[in-house]
Amino acid sequence: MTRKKIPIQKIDNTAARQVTFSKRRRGLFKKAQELSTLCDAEIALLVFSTTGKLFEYSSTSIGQVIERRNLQSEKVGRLDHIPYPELQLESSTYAVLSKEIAEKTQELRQLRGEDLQGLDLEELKHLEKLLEGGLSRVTKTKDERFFREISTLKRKGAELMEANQQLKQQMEYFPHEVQAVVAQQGQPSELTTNIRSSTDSSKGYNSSDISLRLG
Amino acid sequence: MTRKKIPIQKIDNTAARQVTFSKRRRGLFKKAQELSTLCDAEIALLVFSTTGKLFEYSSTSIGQVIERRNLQSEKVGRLDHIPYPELQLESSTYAVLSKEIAEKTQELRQLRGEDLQGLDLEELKHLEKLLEGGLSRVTKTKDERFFREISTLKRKGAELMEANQQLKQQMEYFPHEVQAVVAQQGQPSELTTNIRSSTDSSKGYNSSDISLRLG
DNA sequence: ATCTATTGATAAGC
DNA sequence: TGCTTATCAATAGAT
Repeated sequence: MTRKKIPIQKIDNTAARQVTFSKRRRGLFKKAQELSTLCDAEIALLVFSTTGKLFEYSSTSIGQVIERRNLQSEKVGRLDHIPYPELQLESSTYAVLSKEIAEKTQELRQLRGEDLQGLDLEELKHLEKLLEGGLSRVTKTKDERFFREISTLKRKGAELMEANQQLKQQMEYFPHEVQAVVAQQGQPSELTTNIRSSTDSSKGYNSSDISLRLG
Repeated sequence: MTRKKIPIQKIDNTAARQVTFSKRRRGLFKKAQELSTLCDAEIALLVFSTTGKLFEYSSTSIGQVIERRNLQSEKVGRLDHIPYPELQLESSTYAVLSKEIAEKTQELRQLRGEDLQGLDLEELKHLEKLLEGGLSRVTKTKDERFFREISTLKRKGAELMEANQQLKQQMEYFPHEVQAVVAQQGQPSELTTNIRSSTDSSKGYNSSDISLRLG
C-alpha cells in the first residue's frame, strides 16, 4: 500500500515481517477503536504474533465480549438442533429477554438524547416532559440531601463549639502551672477526654472535618 | 477519510451510523485478514453492532484463539479469565440476561426520578447532569423539528397565496357572465385547471390542507 | 524511529 | 445495498 503494492501472502523476510506486523497491528487496533467509537459497537480483538506474544484490544472488556458471544452462539446452536421441546422454550425465553434488553437500551439512549431521529413531534414532546419530570425530582432529592447534610454539619459544629466553650470555662479553674503540665502530656487529660466524647460519638465525624466545613 | 474528515465520536444520525458501520466493519475485517496472512498471526475479531448482531472473524477458529488467550492470561494475571465453550448454559444465560434487564430497569427508573434513595450525593449530581444533557438534546431536536415544520407550512402558504393572486388577476379578463357559468360547472374549466396545475405539482400538497393550515 | 511516494480506505452523494 | 469519486489515512521502502 505504498511505495509498492505488496501481495497479500506471508512475508518471507523475518525482519520485514516483524516491521510490517508492528505497523499494521497498530493500524488495525486504531481502526477497531474508531469503529467502536463511531458506531457504538462492542469489539474484542485478539492478535497472537508468530512468536506467541498476545496483543489485545476491547471496547469494554474482552471477557464481557466473549461472554456475550457465548450467549449468542448458544442461542444459534439451539435453533440448529431443537432436540427437546423444553429447549425451544429456552430459545424463545432468550428471544423475549433479548428483545426486552434491546427495548430498554433504546429507551435509555433516547433519555440520554441519542437516536432521536426516529421520533415524531409528539413523541419528542413526551420524552421532553419525561425528562423534565425526572430532572426536577432528581434535583429536588439532591438539594434536600444537600440541605440535610449542611444542617447536620451545622448542628455538629454548634455542638462542638459549645463543648469547646465549656472546656475553656473549666480551664479557668486551674492554675497556669497545671495547664502547662496538661499541655505537655502526649495523651489528653481525663477532663478533656470526657468532654470530647460527647461529640466524637457522632457517626463518621472528626475534628479535622469541622475546621474544613465550618465557614 | 474521504470527502470530509469526520471526528472520531459517536455518529448521531442512525442511518449514517449504520452505513459507516458496514463499510468500516468490512475494512476492519479485511485488514485483520491481511495482517494474519502477511505476518502469520493468529487473530480473532468479534464485533457486536448496536442492535446486538454479532460479526466475527478468525484466522483459525474463535474458540481456539480464545482458548489460547485463556492459557496466556492464566500464566500472566488471570484477570478477566472466562472459561470458553463451557456449557454452563440455560441457568447462567437466564441469569445474565435477567441481571442486565434488572440493571436497565433500575437505570430507567432513576432517570424518571424514582428509587433515588440508594444514591449518594455524587451519584445524584451525575444523574442530574445526565438528565440535563438528555433534556437539552431532546429539546433542541424538538425545536428544530418545530421550526422546520413551521417554515414548510409558511412556504406552502406563500405559494398558495401567490397562485391565488395570479388566478384573481386572470379572472379580471373575463366578463362577469362567463365567470358565473364557470362557477356553476361541477368541473373546473380548462383555464382554471391550467392555472392550478402550477401549484398542485408541489409534493404532498392539496387544497384541503391549505384551508386548514393557513391561519 | 522518521520520512514520503503511493496505494488503500472511505464520506458523501446517487 | 452497491457504485462512484474526491479526499483523507495507512503504510512499503528507504534512511
